[in-house]
Amino acid sequence: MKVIEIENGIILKDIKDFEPSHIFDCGQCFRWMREDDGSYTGVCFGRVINVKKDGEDVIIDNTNMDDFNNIWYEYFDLGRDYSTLKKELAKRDDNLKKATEFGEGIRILKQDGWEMIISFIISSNNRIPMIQRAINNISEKYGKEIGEYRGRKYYAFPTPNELSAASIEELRDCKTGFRDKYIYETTKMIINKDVDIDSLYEMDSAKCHKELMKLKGVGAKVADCIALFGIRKYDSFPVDVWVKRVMQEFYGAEDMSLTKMRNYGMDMFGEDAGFAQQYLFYYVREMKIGQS
DNA sequence: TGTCAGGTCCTCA
DNA sequence: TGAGGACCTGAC
Repeated sequence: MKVIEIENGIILKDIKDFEPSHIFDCGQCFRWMREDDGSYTGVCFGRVINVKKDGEDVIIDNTNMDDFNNIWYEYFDLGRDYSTLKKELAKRDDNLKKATEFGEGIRILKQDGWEMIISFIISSNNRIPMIQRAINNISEKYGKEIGEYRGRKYYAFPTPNELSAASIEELRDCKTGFRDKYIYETTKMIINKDVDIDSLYEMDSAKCHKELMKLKGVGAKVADCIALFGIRKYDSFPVDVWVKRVMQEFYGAEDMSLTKMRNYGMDMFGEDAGFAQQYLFYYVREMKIGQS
């Protein structure tokens, strides 16, 4: 891969294993929107960028080489060899072979831990468009204005301090529903360092999971999503209804509790459980496999 | 009108 | 420990 700086952007030449629609629609992020031209515009780390696939290249617009080196290289996990990873997963069984072929351009983004905590609390018993709307509302109301891009204003996700200005009622007004009090309590807990986000990165996955579950509105599944997408715990195996369907449909897992299903998945896929989960999740959800 | 969605919390055995 | 019900919201 070669990186070339252009006016207000960069080009990643001949990049492998990078497909915007796979990356942004595989359920790991909520602030990337598809544009009419097929590109995606997203907000992260206080910046707005636009990502577009152009043949074998990827164009990142509204950025520069400094930000690429300091932010986007890590964010898009460009240091990881996904080809080898997929090959290894495909060897395991036929389902993973199909799933890795289907979602061949998936990458697990290295997102902000705090933002993931609030985002996935909102995700519980919710639908993706509603989750996106609630997060946008919160950002618009409590986050800093970043600026305009293609005629639209964008706002950064608020810091814990910024979000702590919101009352439970105001959070409800952002269409967070019954999760309003969870967000309120969790924000307080983070500010008080009842759970210290920075230290989560140093913990092993089991400890990290346990710490995250201390937060209000964070159960086993949400903790796994935060750990996988925000804290780089790649052996996490989030079990939601879709994954449960996969495990039953593909692996003959009987109808077991989510806790058992989680252990089952972690035992089966080990340190790559998080990647296996993403490929399988994207595959079954797009194909609507196991949906009655 | 009722059901349901990328779960969690609370209560009760 | 684990099962069962309630829960914002809005789309079908």
